[in-house]
Amino acid sequence: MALRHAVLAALLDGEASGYELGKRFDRGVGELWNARPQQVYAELNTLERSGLIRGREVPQQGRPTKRVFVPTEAGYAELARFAADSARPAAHRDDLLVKVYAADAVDAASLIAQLRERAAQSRSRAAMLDKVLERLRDGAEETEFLGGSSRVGPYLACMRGRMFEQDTLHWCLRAIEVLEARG
Amino acid sequence: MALRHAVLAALLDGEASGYELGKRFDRGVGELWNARPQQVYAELNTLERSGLIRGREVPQQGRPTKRVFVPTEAGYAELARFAADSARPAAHRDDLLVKVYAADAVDAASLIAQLRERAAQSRSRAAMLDKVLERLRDGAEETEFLGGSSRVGPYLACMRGRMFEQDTLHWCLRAIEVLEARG
DNA sequence: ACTTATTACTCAAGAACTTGAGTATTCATA
DNA sequence: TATGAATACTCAAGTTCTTGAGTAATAAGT
Repeated sequence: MALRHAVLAALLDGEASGYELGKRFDRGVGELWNARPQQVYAELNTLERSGLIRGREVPQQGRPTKRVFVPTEAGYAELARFAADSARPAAHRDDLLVKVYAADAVDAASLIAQLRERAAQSRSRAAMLDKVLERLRDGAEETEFLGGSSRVGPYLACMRGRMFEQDTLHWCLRAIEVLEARG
Repeated sequence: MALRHAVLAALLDGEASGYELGKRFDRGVGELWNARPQQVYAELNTLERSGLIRGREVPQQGRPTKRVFVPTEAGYAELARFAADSARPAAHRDDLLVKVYAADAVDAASLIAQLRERAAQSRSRAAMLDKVLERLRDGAEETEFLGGSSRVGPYLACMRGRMFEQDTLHWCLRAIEVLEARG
């Protein structure tokens, strides 16, 4: 009960291959649940064997054949069941935060460099998520879109990701400022 | 390389027993890295066997004897090494976010109930972190404290946690609003 | 013709984490 | 004086995730 449901939820947006999902889980939907491609492929196979998704081969022009998947009825039912029972608490796991916690006992220069790198990542992820949100809104105003659309789930989830990246950016900048002021 | 360094970093604040860390990792420092008590105990034993921390028994009045740990020189060195090499990307893993992503395909009432619960949790965690921050500042102004103190690491890390909880709260309230407006 | 990059996916070993059950001590409360 | 709650910790089994090394097909540059 883990990546499994994230994959199932991602497939609500339409059929996708392991490769496509692998990229999404490293990027856009990485806000949702991050995973290595290998694990995504493994989960797809497990889900298919359990009858929760169904795959079909799609030959492509100029590329290897891929296998794309859609949830089955059982898959939708499983997702509904999952959504209804109690959620595990969110997992916060970030090496950088641990390093900052130990800031007073470790090399500041390297820490600052890593905070700068993270700040840059957060800035670009925030920008990417802005584009994703814009594409989802498809011209409409946010309030209007959220009132009327039938696909608010991905929008709300991306909003959360966007907020998170914005926050991370602010925090990194503040931490850099503090650490630099100490010499 | 995981909970290991979070435990090591947590021990910078002074000696602690597995039980004490277990509580911290479920609550205050849970922002830093969450873990079950069993895993914390296991890590403490591994760290001790590796010579990165040293434990001693502390008999207590009216309670079972506990074992408290402090980092050794090797432990400090390991933490420095860890802080210097490249961080893994942060892990985002939250069942509730997956459920919201699937909002359009699952029962809204249960989702709203779970969002309310999470909102309440975030509100109380934010309040708790405010107290922790206040205690760390110990009367000083934030700017003053961050400029002068020798223990900014935990402060910066708790700040991040505080921001995260605040954000989570806002997001939950917004998501509830949107989902309720759809009936 | 050769290398490199991208797409597309698999296998296997091991590390990290969760779950569930259990031990033992002391204090409070009924 | 039994019962429950909190402290303090262990063991074992299982799941989940990471790491590293592959295979194979096509395209694009050198």
